[in-house]
Amino acid sequence: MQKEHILSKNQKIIFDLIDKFGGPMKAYSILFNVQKKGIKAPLQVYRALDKLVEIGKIHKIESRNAFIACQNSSCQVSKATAFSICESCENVSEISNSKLSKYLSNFSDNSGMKYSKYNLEFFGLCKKCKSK
Amino acid sequence: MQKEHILSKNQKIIFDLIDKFGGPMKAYSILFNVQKKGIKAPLQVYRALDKLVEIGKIHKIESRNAFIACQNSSCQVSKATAFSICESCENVSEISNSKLSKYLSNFSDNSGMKYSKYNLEFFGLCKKCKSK
DNA sequence: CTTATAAATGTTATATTATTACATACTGTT
DNA sequence: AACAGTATGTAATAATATAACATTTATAAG
Repeated sequence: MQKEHILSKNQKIIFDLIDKFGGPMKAYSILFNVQKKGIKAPLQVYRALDKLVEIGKIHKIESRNAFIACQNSSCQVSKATAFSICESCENVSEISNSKLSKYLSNFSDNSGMKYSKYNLEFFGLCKKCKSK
Repeated sequence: MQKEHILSKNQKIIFDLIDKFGGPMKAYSILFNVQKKGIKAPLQVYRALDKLVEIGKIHKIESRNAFIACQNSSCQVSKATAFSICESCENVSEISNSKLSKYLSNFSDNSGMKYSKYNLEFFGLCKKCKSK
């Protein structure tokens, strides 16, 4: 059972754009694309992005400074994320692998750290780029 | 057996600083700290950082835009990295766990991607911050 | 319904992080 | 000595992100 977050005006505009685009988008590219909808300033974009990340509707691809819509409908909070990134075509997709997420969510070591969140990025070549 | 990389002048100045500091350092903080040694421009810092990352002497903490000296002497290339990050005190340390690294290095799924590299960041509270 | 509070918005300016472009110098071969 | 590869120096600028402040809208409590 997942809590429905009602998005505000700006949040909805920005989420819809990212979701429709389907891949990772950069903040200023988002800004450019929503200027016709009245969102004029970077901060308006970043505020919406922050909120959308917080509620798990999008994720930040840290190594690319880009944002992608969550591809995993059950993911209400961004506390366990894994992505595969093609270093040739920059295609990104979210990995939904229950064994992997279980393994990482349960990971602990003798450092005394209490882990509550992780983000994993795999890099390589996608199917298409491999065969070129 | 690990290949010895002979560092150039700027690379050595910057590596020594990061290594001595012991924690993650940001590029412009590095710049500030090496200006007395004659390194005046951001690009000089970024070039050295790029090279040091490439040869595995330092790693980039993507979620923090910061650089930390490799704490794992056997790590000549940054192709399999894992870090624990305290969200309260921002302490970062490199995780050296052979089961974890084996698990992730061997990870594959049915996406057709050939993975050659990964970076994992765990977030939570360190021992000290937990008990506050 | 009205008061209080939290969340979201709008706007300007600015801080922080990173790269482009071009010229020069050093290092190790053949 | 000539060449190739790597590193350096310098100036300008691009790209990413936040601070500060004023205002408005939504939500909940009395």
